[in-house]
Amino acid sequence: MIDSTRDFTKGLNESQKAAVEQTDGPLLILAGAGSGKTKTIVHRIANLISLGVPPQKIIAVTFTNKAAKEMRDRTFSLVGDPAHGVLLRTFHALGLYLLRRYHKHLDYPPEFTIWDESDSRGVIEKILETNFPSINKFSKTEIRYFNNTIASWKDNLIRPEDVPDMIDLDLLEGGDIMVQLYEQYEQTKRKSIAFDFADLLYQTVLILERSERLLSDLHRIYHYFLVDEYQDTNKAQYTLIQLLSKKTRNLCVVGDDDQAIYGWRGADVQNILSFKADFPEAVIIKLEENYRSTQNILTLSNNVIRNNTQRMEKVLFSNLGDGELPLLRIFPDDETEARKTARAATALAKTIKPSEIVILYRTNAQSRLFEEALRREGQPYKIHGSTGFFDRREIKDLLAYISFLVNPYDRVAFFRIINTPSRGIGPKSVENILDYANSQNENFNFLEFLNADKSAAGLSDKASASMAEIYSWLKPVSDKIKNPVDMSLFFEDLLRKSGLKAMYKEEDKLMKTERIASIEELKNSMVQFQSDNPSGTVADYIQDISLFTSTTETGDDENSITLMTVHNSKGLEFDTVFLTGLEEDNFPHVLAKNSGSVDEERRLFYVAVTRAKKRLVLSRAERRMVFGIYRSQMPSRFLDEAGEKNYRVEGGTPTTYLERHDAAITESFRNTISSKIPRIQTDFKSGDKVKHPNFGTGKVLTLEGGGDAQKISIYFSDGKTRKFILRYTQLEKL
DNA sequence: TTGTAGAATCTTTTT
DNA sequence: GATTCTACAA
Repeated sequence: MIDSTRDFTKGLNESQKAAVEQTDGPLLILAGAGSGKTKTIVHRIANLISLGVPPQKIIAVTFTNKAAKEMRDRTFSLVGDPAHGVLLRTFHALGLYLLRRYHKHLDYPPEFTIWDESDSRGVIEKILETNFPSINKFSKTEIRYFNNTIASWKDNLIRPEDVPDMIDLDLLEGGDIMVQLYEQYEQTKRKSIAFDFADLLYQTVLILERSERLLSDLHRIYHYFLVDEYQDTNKAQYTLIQLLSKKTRNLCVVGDDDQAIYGWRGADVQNILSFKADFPEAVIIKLEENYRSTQNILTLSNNVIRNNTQRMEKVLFSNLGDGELPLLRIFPDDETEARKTARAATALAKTIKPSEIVILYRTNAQSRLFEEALRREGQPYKIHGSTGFFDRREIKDLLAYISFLVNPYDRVAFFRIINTPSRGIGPKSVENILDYANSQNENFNFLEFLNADKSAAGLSDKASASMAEIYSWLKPVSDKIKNPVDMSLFFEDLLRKSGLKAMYKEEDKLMKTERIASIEELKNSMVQFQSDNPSGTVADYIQDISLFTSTTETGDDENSITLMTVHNSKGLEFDTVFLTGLEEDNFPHVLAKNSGSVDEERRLFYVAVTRAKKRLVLSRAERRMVFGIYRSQMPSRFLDEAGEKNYRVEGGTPTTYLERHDAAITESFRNTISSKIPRIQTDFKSGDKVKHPNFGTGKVLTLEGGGDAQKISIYFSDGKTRKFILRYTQLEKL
């Protein structure tokens, strides 16, 4: 029980205090960056509990795991144990929680599987292959597009039967097959007793809309609702929270339209803008004073964000003084950027708390160079959601085995494991099994099929025998995990019997991969899960991890600096922020530019710089490796918008955006001309000595490919090997 | 059906 | 540069 006489409004300003004290009814908090938003939410939860609201009656939602953890930690440090009673989750985790608890409303058993994006894509590819064979093979990009379209329909709560009414299919690429694809995909998923990510919101809303009874049960259980980053809610999230809160109307939402960065996932800023219309009795409180950053940092961020036209006009102000002027460091290439940034961060980590330092980047791919550089410096670091641990082949294989044991209807898992390691069940057999499974109307239990009479499926004797063999060891394991088991023993047993251990040991030896090592990591995570949840089953584990991207850590929390994408940094703050890769096409990203969402990129930049309390170090590289070849990079337009007076420049030659624009046009003109002039020298061969205008002399190592795309690898006198597209490279034979 | 070498393709952001 | 796909030998 927490001290009910304690005043949780102490240390808050007037607006924050008002927000905390406004306990009942709808409340909209418009909170600028750094205005103490999280602090206000956390104090509000504490205040509710101290007024006698049971924590179990409170639901609080965030967007990312990182933000949820931050809020959980801070609530705990304020009120202690009662904090654990609050249902504090990400939106998806809340959906999963409800689906797990009310799975009967979908006729699903509790052991359903959750497919990640690559699982979904695989299923879509398969459906396209079998149902639309006349059309030539779909590319990866097309399959991703189909998957995204389906996901975004679900985010907008558009069911397959709604599509013809709500979507103009004539205008939609692939519109002629989309409806059928969507239906089939949903059917396959249901047969597999699986959900995809979008389902965690979509299906939850569907069961709540379908069952009055369920909804009123939930209304009895939950009375208070808080939503962080409300500007980033999509239709499904919005509806979910409306449904849950409509009885008590005790809904508090917090947000900032300038920090809307999930438009690409269906988020609709309109949700926050129309809160007053949804709840006419709503109280609105604005938090405008920034307690985080110095004035110099705010000036820079205000300068950039005001270039967006569609926004509620506001200017943040600070009382923390001017502080240091932000710094822009210009490096010759991405590798140098990583090396020098790592060095600076390491030096700084000796004078301030390492946990107060963050290196931010636009894309996950950029993390690799920083990781390598920090390792060389011996500086411990933490990465959130880097290029996925859970995407590695060995991890996916093992998790597929576990998923299949938990849910023998999961065809994605089944087809992944059936011939891994090789067991003589090739593509032909797989095709036959799939056809046979599809010909059965019932949900098809693949585990039992392994042992069944397979004569009707037209399989070879060899394949049949192989499948029976799998059954003989897999079935006992599957029976065992119905009850709680020792995770470590279970894991080792599975690893050995499946043959994965032998297979990966061999591969590690031959290609010096480290698959066994990462498998070891997975085992650790299972053991950790068991010690955190002593009554947890294998099924619980597999559902739980499906929502988490991995965190890599090379030291303890205290001594590690942090690396993450700008998206992940929202809601957090750091003493020093290194914001890297500020180049056109990287930030703003080229694909965002193409789809006309530069405004969202600008908000993203705004989010990034407003994470900084005292020190902001911007950087860009003049050259960056893209697709294996160097590309010269133009400075980000955001650097111009920030105003040259507002930061110091180190290295490189600063020019204005217009000058660079002209230069770029001249250059592209020159390229056009030069590509029309037949090249005199294209006949390089391995061993030739050559001269490159930027890198000096070198020796040709290899040539690969042919025609216009022919690439050339050259070993230069500085000891580095570089690869170029021959056609675009000014090489002189010596 | 398996293994592999060379070619083609690929990357935005999160759950 | 890294991963995935394709063609072909065994």
